[in-house]
Amino acid sequence: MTNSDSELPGNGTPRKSISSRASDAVTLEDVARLAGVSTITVSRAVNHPEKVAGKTLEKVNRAIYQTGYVPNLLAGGLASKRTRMIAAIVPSIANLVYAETMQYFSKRLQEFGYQMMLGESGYPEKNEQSLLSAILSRRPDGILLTGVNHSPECRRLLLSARIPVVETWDLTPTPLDHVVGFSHERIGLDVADFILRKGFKRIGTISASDRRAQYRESVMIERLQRYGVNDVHRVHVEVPSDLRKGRDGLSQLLADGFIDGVVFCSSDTLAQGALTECQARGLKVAEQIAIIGFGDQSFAADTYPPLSTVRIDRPKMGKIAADTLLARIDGRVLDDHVIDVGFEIVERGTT
Amino acid sequence: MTNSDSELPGNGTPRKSISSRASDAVTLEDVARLAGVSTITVSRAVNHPEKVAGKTLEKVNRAIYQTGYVPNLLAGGLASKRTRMIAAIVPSIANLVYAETMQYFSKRLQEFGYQMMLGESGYPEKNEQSLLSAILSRRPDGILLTGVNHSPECRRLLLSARIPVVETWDLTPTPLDHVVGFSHERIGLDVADFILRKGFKRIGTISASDRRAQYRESVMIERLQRYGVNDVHRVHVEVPSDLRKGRDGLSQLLADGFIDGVVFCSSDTLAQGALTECQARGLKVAEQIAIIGFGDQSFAADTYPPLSTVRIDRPKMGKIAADTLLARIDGRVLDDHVIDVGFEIVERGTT
DNA sequence: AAATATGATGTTAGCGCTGTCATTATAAAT
DNA sequence: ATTTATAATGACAGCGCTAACATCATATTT
Repeated sequence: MTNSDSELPGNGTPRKSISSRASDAVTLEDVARLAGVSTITVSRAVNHPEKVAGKTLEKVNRAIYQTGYVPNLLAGGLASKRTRMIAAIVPSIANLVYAETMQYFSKRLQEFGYQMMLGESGYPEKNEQSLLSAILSRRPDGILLTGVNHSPECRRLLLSARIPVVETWDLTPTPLDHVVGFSHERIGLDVADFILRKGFKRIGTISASDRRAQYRESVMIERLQRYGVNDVHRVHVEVPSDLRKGRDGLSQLLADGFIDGVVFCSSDTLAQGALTECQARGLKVAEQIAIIGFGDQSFAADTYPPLSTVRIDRPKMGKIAADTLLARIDGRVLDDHVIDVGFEIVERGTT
Repeated sequence: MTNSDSELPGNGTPRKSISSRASDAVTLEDVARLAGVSTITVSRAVNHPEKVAGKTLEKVNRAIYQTGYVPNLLAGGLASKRTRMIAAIVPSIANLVYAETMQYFSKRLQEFGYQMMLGESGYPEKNEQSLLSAILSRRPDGILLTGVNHSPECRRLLLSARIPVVETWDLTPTPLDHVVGFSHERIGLDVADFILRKGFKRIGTISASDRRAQYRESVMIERLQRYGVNDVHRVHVEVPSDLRKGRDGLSQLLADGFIDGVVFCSSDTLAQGALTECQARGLKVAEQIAIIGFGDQSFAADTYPPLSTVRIDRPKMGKIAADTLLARIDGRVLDDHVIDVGFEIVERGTT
């Protein structure tokens, strides 16, 4: 379709072949020889510079610079049993709510010299086990999981890996190790109360086929019914959620005779879709169709009208998850194995 | 805010301490002893099962299962100089266009037994070098980069790592090794032509402070001016882009006296924001304000009205990038170092 | 049956680093 | 000046695995 002769300047020079595949890579020994010290001194200069005399450090650093030495953390990790790597498994890396959490998680880890290794389990956690064992073979110093439900095989793997584990995006009194999340049950309850308080008599839901989403939905509906609200219309859509599914979801609700009520969507994306469908049909949002999302993603405050939703503090969750893992790796014992980051119902223009 | 006594059931049992940190981990030797074979036979059974006799394989697999053996790829990688890990660096993991590309990239890698290690460079590639050296310390078998502009230090690091490199999201006649992307210049040109063809006389832009976005914008404007279209209003916003910035961008354009023209946004997200602002102000999209986005993200076809945009085939880019790397690792020589995945202007309802 | 090819398994060395303990240089205390 | 404490450096073994080559068992050929 295009040619590339007049592009932004690339700055490489074409290369022939990858010949000797790192076999001639610079090692600690090369640096040591050049600096006139032993290998262990170079190792210290790199990892514990405070244990090396100023002048020596300088010599070593000069040698490192001259040789272009890049440490081999495979060897280091093998010898020290610490890889400075932490793994994370999320259902989908192309889902912003997880990606954002990971961004904060990873940022925090990097501050402490750790690298994140990210894996994607897929939604019904299809191959969580094989992914997990691929990851554990790399000997991460800790691991973050999404959700609290894991197959027996996964639990066995995790336990015998003997590394700190943090489960997220959920809460349980019996975490594998630590859990940093929030209560989906509480959200279902609180959203129901919110709806009751606002006086809605007719309820719709658009929920993705995600275990936690369905749990929030069913808790909410149960409570609503306990208070006599029985006019409930439910629509389920497949993950991954997108605008289209939100629009179609609302269309289905409408086709089902739903109107003059509130729709609780399992994500802000679905909610935005529902909102879009209302616009396309000229329905009056809030008056004829009220909408509640979930997540409080960055766009939620800026839709037209702005979206009422359930705020989850993703930066906080990511940061605490990282800190928990880091603390455990450090050998610190945390008395609290269950950390609830809470949530908040944010009422804006769509209700 | 909540308590957690009646949550979804977690399925772990509380654990005390991580005592012996993997020092008692099962090794090849344990498995070998139990199976009554040598360690190398176990190694083969795991990595090249076709080289082991059926009965032996069975014995070994039983021993692996009984011991719960999880290979140590640090040791394996150190010995074999192949880590079966490929690194990728993107500007932002919380930007869907990159996240999606990575999803396809990673999926493809996993099919071949490779794991992806993801790093985030930030937008002005702040710490690309330190990130890069942290990554290279882990000895990935290959690496994917976003963009074709790298500091001299980064180039040096990359070159001396002697691993296959794929640059993406851009094109250059002189890649470091391989480049799989598309031409931002061509896009600027084609969008300009599209605008000319549609007969717009007044042009607005909302562009993020991203090198490639700005390049597309300036190429487009230059061409437009060459054809006598000089009524150009430009708005720049900071990354990361979001709905708000798109809305504010359009507001600024309007305050600048812009109306009855077309706005080229550097991402679909900004475009969606501009669209939202039009709705909020009751402006007629396409008639009073036409909008063109960039990326053709999943929501673009489903906004109201659906968004005209520039489609980038992210799945294709991710997959080809993975295949290129895999081929190079395999020692295959690819004659084409520059792969253009092209783009397509998709006209929908906003123009 | 002897010679040869092929398949299956084993032995050895070493990948590049760090933990541990030993040694030496330097400072502080007597 | 001698002892004692402390800081700086080094020697060596070994982390868990695989490449390379060697050996042994079985199948195939003549």
